[in-house]
Amino acid sequence: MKVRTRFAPSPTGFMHIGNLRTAIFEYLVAKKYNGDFILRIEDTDQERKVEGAIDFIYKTLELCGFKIDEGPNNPKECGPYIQSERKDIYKKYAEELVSKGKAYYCFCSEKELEEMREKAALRKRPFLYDGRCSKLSKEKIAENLANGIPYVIRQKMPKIGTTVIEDLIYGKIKIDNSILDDQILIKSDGFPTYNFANVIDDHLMGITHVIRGKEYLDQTAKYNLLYDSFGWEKPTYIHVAMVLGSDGNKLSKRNGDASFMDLYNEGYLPSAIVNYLVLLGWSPSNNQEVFTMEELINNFDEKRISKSSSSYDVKKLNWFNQKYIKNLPDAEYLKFIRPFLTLDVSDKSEEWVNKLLLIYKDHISYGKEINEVVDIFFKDEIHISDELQEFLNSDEAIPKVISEYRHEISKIEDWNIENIAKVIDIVKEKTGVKGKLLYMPIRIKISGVEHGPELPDEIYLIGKEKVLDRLK
RNA sequence: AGCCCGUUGGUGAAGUGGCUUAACACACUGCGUUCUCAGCGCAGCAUUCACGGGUUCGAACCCCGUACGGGUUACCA
Repeated sequence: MKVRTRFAPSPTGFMHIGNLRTAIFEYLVAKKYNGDFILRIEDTDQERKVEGAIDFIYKTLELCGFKIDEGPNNPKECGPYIQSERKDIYKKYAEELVSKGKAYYCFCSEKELEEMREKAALRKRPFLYDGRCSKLSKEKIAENLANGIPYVIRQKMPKIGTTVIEDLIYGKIKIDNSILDDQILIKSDGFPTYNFANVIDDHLMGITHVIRGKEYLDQTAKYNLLYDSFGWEKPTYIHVAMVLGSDGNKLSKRNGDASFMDLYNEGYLPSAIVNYLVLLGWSPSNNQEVFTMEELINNFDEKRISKSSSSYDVKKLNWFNQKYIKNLPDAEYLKFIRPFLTLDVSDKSEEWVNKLLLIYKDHISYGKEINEVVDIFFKDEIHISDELQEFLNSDEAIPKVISEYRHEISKIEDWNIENIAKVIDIVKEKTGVKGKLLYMPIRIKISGVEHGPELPDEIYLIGKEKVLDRLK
């Protein structure tokens, strides 16, 4: 049987990295077995639907390099792939369960439910629907239906016995049937609940491996009962532990840049994000850490997914991202980094800008960092602190170095890095000064700070005129 | 409150009863290289695997209990 996995997000507008990581696992399992990766949109909650969210999902998957074999944009025979367009299908299967005695109509009002809930709270018990509507006579049901009383369809749970969940990661888990709620399958607006639509679609779409967050683990007992009622074969379940924020708490928007798009907009490469995320809750049997997509597909082993949750740590992401940026060919790097440079370069040549960006290629952790690191080239006036001024006065050789250097720089006709680099050697020879005493005074005079890129690069970028002016 | 799952250094983690006086990577610290930063190289960083008990000649690995953390108990997904 062909392996098929699916990514089934709800279009609520925000994909955090936990969701993305699940998608990565789903994609890798599919591709590892030469199977299909399916995109299904779970928009059964009409109220939470966010306009344009689907486009974000597409954009994210595309950027990450995941090819969708079947989905709303490239439907095959299992379509439609948007749940709101499959309303009739769910209804049909729910009715089938009703006729089999595995589900029933429920006409309970919001108010009745509220009372039951209060009672349960009073006894400090979890709320369970008491099943009163399952005892309604055929005539009563027909009458209610005829009168247009709103209804839902509920799944009828066994009251005794246990249901065993089988999960590839967590093994066998026994759940007592007595704690299972007669969950709603079809809501009063005619839409299915998530749990029901999921089971129906996973079966109809031939999904062989259901990979999802661990928060759904308990629900699986209800799923199994549904599969049994229909007489369908169950998929392999792979529940994956959560990704926590760096503080050990649940990921949230307030917690920082936890969404893929945020990271992308900060200047993290999708390939680096994917590489980082795949190692959150999964590890290969060897020590490899940097993977191409192809290597991931070949090396991924779903059995090695971790049981315990892991914390998102931006420092390691930075490390990956720096590595990936470094490995970019120059042309690609420039294409990537250019949009992040928001400082005004209208008076600079393209060649100058490219040189500037290239100097920092090996130094940068994420795109937006370029502005911070490069700003010394955009200051019109430099200010030398008292402390550095003190250093400049600390040795009598320093003024000599500076004036000699200035003199040699002024003689350069062809302003390029090679020629600039020669100057320092000339000065070294002429003055007999070397090392820190030679370089640092020049660096401080021309930039005002002790740190920066290599001196010839820096001088080249600042420009002859300015350099001469600052060395006065 | 019931039920389910988890717990190896600041972080990701390897480890499935003797090879573990716990690998590797990030971070951190120190040293070296360099005019500086970064990089690179080297070294250091858990006497111990939440805690307590048990099984065993032997336990991070098996069993029981406790603590802590998380999830779940919706006409949300």
